[in-house]
Amino acid sequence: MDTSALPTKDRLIRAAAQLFRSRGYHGVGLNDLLAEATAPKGSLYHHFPNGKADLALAAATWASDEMLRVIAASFAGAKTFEDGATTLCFKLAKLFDLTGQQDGCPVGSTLFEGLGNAEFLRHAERCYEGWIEEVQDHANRFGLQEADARRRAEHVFLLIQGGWQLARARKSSEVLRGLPELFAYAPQRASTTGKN
Amino acid sequence: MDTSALPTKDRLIRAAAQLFRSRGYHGVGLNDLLAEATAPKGSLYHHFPNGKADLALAAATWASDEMLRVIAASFAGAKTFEDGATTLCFKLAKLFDLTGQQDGCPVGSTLFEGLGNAEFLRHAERCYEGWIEEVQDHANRFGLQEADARRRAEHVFLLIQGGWQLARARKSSEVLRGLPELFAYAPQRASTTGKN
DNA sequence: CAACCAATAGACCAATTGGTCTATTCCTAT
DNA sequence: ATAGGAATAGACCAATTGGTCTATTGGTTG
Repeated sequence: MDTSALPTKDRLIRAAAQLFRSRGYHGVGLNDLLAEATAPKGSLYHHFPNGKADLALAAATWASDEMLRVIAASFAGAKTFEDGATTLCFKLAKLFDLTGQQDGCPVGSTLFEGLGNAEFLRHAERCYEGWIEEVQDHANRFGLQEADARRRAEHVFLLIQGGWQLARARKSSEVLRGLPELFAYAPQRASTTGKN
Repeated sequence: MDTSALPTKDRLIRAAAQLFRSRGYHGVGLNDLLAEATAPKGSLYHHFPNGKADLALAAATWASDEMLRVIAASFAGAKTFEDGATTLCFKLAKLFDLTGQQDGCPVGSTLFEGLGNAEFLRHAERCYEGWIEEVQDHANRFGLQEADARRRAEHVFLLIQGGWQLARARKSSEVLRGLPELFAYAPQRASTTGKN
């Protein structure tokens, strides 16, 4: 993606999202960051008065919104919930390969290091909750009961998070592509168990 | 855990494991580390000639071995594979609560940041593979077919990794305690699918 | 054109980073 | 007792960290 035409603020956000994802919040210095975004330090502190921390929050938000779009696109043409979830896994596998097979979860890598920064943690939770809800909405759309939709959505989230982590260690997207096998047969259980 | 009686090298390893887990490799300075371990800099470079990187590898190894022990303990008194896996989830939930509900995966937090350091990544994969194999061995012990045991073990690994991440964002071990519901009904599938 | 403010630009700073190096202390084997 | 290496101790270092500050540019209003 060529970002050179974007306004400075967006270049900063994207460079931050990319770098944080691959090296973690503390692993990225402002020098690297500004070089990558081809922006001077003055611009950073103009657009983000609180500096690195503000930028990290913005980067996580942007990356999280991207993820929401990927989820929506995956379920857009789906015939069933499993269908959409499967597409999602494959899309993410492709994304994993395209980004060098080394990056972590954009939200986790960026926000899970600000030791004492409670704001970071709260924001991470919001992002994750947003992803789960997006999946859950599609589950609802396919007729799943409220509670069941929630459970299925969370299940998919957990597998993808875990899968991404293992994929990273293995430098291979294979795990991600194998996820559908794991939730495809998952039970419509608890409240509906009685009927099966 | 009072570590003050341990030899310096072990104090360093444990302090490193603890700090890296909560703040990530780059989030921990040698000053914090040495203060936490109450050791002077000279000792660090005596025991770990390559400094921080060596220490991180040692810390990850130590933490990984601890995890192997937790897995073994969980399956030790188990009647079935699900039984053991369930105990494991609950043990980890308790561990999560005891460690302040904020720490990440000891291996991932420590090793997934050394950008160019291929050694880190390789070591992370070895650790993860070790965990999966340990679970797989118990699955075998309960009579599961080789391929199926492998799949079940990996499934448990993925759920725990994802669950831990979500638990961290939510500052709650609830997710971890709910994991057994998700793999309890998992299919003995693939090679056996034809018969169903 | 002038006034004004958003944005860019980068010099500069104190604090911290990971790491090196020289002393000194401690323990053990002879 | 003493020689010698393991271990401890911390002063010291260059490089980098995140952040501040002043100066300048650019564009949009009046």
